[in-house]
Amino acid sequence: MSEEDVYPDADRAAVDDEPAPSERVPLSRERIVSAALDFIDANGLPGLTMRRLGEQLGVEAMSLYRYVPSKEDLLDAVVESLVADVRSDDVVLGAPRDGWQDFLQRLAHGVRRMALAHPKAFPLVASRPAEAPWLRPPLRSLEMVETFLSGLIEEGFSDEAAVDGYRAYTSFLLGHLLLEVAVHGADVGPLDVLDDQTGEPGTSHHPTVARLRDPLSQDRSAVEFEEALEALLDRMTVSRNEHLAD
Amino acid sequence: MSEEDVYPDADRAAVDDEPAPSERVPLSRERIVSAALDFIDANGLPGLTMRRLGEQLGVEAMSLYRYVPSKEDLLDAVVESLVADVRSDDVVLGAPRDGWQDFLQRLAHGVRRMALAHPKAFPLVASRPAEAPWLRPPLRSLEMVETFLSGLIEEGFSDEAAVDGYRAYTSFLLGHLLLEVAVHGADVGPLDVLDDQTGEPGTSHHPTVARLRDPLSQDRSAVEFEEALEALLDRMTVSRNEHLAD
DNA sequence: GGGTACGGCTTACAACGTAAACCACTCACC
DNA sequence: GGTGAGTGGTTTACGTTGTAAGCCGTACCC
Repeated sequence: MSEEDVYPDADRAAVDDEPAPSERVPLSRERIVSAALDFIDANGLPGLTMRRLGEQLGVEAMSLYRYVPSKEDLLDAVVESLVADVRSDDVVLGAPRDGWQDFLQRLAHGVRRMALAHPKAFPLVASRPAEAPWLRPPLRSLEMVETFLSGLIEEGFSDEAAVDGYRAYTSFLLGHLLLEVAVHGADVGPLDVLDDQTGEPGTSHHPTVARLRDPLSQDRSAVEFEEALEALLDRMTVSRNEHLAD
Repeated sequence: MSEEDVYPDADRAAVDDEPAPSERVPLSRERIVSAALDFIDANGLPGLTMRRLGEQLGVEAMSLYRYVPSKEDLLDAVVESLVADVRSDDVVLGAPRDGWQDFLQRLAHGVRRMALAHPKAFPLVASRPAEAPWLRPPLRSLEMVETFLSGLIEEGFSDEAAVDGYRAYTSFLLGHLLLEVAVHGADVGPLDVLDDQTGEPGTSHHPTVARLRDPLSQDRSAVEFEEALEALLDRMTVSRNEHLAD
């Protein structure tokens, strides 16, 4: 009745601490990518190693290479999975488009949610332009940028204004989120450096500087994000209307 | 008359291709840091290796460790030297301060000049918050942030508005420059990937997408930077005045 | 002239990414 | 039921990285 009778290698399995081959979850590209993301979330990007990742999956490092051609490609895949998360976010693309401002606002919020959910992984996204179209002018995977730009042009933007708008929007997201994610993870990460002299984390005697790091700071930065986003969209509206007046 | 007679190890020097020890420029921390920056500018950040850097200096890798405790510290020092460049930029701090907007504008331009002068090294700056106070809320080296914030507060900002302003300014610089630097070096670097399918760099059939990469793009992004900076400062002015009205 | 300090070199090691060869097991097919 | 070819994971090995430890030639002070 015991499982040892069922499987031919029962005698070995009794000694081994590893599960019998038939009952262990088989490896797969998705499982590897998702484990990599988990690992980064937990231990930070520089801690990620093929050997350690294999260990976490109960497998030798080289086994990963049957599903992933290289570590570089694995990281690309991690970024792609984060992008896919945003794309499949109901709040972002679920509702019908109610004008370009609404769309850009929902997209920005979606990306922000993702960034705050994976603060340790987000810098990776930011450093891989090709896989994250809304963060950088991409060399490939252009479809999303095309829809972005076509969308603006359809709604009355000149080509120039659309490109400017894309640039402004993109750099806005990049800057705000990288920064927010940096303060967010500043006290958590085991890899972060502390003050040279005191060894404590950022203890400034300057009262206003301290405010940058206090608990309320998170809400403030959310408000600041909102205001800045609105200001940006307003600015884009103005530049669009200026052109339409000609 | 020949130099071999002057130095005791003349017999060896005649065979060696290396210069006699007395005539070779001695190593120094500054020379190493500056060579590292040159190397990054020329070959990109991932190409930088202690051995290769030593080679470029005509020296073995381990010799560098007499002046630099670790590679990590070396990179910090590179960032610090870039920051120092901005600080000593006449245009940034040379003229007397003519109000906070003037100051922030000059600082932004100084940072931008530096970023465009070292596009391959700038992402390094962006990823090392502690050494670049105007790019991230730092954990240490707080003096610059303190002067920044005190300056705003002296000029009538509330604590909250000053912090918000710092955040907005900081993320503005980070986002715009990271992006600008990314497109700037996109076609130059030997490490950059090209299109998966075609193997050519970013050939979109979409006319507007192409505009993101054409030669005029550089000027456009300059004026976009200018406009966005102005908009940001305007926004800060408004929020300051709103508070003063209370 | 003989310590003593400096400055660079040599050697050595652990950890990394990954190529190549090597099992062990499953399953279609004769 | 034996046998071939996959399939999926392991073992071993290599080159490269950052860096600890120790060695050795030169310069200078007593």
